[in-house]
Amino acid sequence: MPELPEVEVTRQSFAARIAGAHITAVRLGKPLRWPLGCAPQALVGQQVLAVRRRGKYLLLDLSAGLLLLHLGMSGSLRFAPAPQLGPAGTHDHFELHTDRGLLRLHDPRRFGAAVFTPSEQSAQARKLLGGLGLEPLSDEFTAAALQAGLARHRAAIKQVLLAGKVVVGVGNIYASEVLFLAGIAPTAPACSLSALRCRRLQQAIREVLARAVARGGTTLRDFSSADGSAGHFQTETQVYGRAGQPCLRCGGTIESLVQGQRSSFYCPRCQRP
DNA sequence: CTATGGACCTGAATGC
DNA sequence: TGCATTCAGGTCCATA
Repeated sequence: MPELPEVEVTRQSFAARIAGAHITAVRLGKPLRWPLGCAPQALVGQQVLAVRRRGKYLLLDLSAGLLLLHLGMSGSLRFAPAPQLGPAGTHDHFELHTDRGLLRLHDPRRFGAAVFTPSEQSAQARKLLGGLGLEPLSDEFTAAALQAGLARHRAAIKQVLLAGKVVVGVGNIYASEVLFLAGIAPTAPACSLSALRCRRLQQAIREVLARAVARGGTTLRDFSSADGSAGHFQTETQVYGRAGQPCLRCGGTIESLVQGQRSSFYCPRCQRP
């Protein structure tokens, strides 16, 4: 579900409201991807100082460490006064009760995670965050930096984008969208892209992700931000999920293929290998 | 080092 | 109606 825009929209929807809150209780449901890494009780009494984002991870700075949250494929967060959210449901697997409200992770498939680590420099934090690529909305994400990163990879550009080692946050929906906008076929070897095409791709990534954030993310099934509102970018997707339908640019037919067991959507006429 | 396929898990949609 | 199969927004891990 959540790619960078959805995670960022989620972050923005509760960061200011939870900042300064004191943790009063922690409730765990069924196991998530990794164990919490500490006794739930160890979080009680700590203060939530800030909420940051790195790639698709949310980083909650606590007074005595860092709480990493990941939404996996099907996760979403809510933050509201506990009475407003009601009792925990079958798929609510992590709850952070605070004196400002309840932060609840809803994740049916349980590919998500909530992991506490004493610091960002811990072995675990570095294992999860250390290999991540550039932040696409940061100043460091330039065409030259993208080109340098892509030069190391002979695999298809779509799969290199998804891997997140060069640039983070581009998931399966936005990868197809971004490549369409840049006019690049998903199968093109990453290292084969010219400087000009890298520039177009860098701009496309920036534009699409920023626009998706501004639209509140993409809600295909059930994504909503921490205040419960859905996204609207799905009305602006050009190729994702549109196999067999006409290309909105040239009128040709959108096609799909499978790369690394993920579906890619593209226009063969508008996108060149 | 990079590239690839499998693994994790549940629910909805599709097919016979 | 019932049951099996396929697919879904992520990414770590073992293996080549």
